[in-house]
Amino acid sequence: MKDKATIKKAGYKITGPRQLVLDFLKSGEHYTAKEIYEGLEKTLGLTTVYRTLEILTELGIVETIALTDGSLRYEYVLGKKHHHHLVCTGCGDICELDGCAIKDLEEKVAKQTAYVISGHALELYGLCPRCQKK
Amino acid sequence: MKDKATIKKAGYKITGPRQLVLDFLKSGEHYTAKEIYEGLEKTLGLTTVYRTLEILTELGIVETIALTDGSLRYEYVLGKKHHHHLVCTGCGDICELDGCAIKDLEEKVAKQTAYVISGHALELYGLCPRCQKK
DNA sequence: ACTGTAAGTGAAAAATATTTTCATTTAGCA
DNA sequence: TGCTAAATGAAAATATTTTTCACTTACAGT
Repeated sequence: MKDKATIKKAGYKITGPRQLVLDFLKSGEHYTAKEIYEGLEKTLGLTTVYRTLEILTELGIVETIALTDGSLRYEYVLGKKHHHHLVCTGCGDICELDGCAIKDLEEKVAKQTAYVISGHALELYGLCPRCQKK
Repeated sequence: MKDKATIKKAGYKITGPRQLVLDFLKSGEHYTAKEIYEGLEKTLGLTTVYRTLEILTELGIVETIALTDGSLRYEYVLGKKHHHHLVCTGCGDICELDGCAIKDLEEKVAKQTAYVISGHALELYGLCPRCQKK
């Protein structure tokens, strides 16, 4: 329930559509905006899906996964440990990889470049066992 | 010149538009399809830019960088060492980071998941020194 | 509980991005 | 030099995301 408290604290209202999107993302995996819209059977507008995802991302409740095919997917991350993704280039399946090997790198890069690092995205691409057979 | 040999060997023709796109990418950094189209002052069709990028990516001459704002950028990589990117969330500036800390991770994940890993994408996000002041 | 109001919503339109279609042009081999 | 399959570009189609605006709703203050 920490998600709703976060939304309120930021001055946003808890509305029906927002709860729908939250619940949908919470129960699932890594969805595109359209998948969320269709998964909810158009009980809300696609516009609202986009707007809600924008807010949830801004608040850190949801994270964006940008794939090299140009698609964007959204994942509910509250209560999850930071992790990375393994994407099958055959079927599109996405696995979560526990742990993160990048923290040290972030610090090193921060020192070298004088950037203030706010985060990172790491995706591995490959073929899942099933797609290897095809 | 290895790029043209690669294109030929794959059965594609060396055309004017393809050379324009290659030269544009080779002399520069990380461009979107539209930036390439406009950088070349519309001496070729945008359609052709997309088609050319698709081929160049397929042949490994160019790589795609997917950013979390949903944009795709293309980078000429022949002769470059594999590297990662540091993206300023303020001004969009992209630095290249030498070296790669992910090779070990790839092997570990391959063993754990039975995927055949084909590659990965790692982008760090942060604020560049100039944007920190704003 | 009731009400006022700023925030949120959805439909439609607009803007943006990418792909497909198809008639014409061209690279490069015979 | 001519032939032909591949490539091109303009336009249309499709897909994705954002903006606009009139209507609705959450919720703070009574």
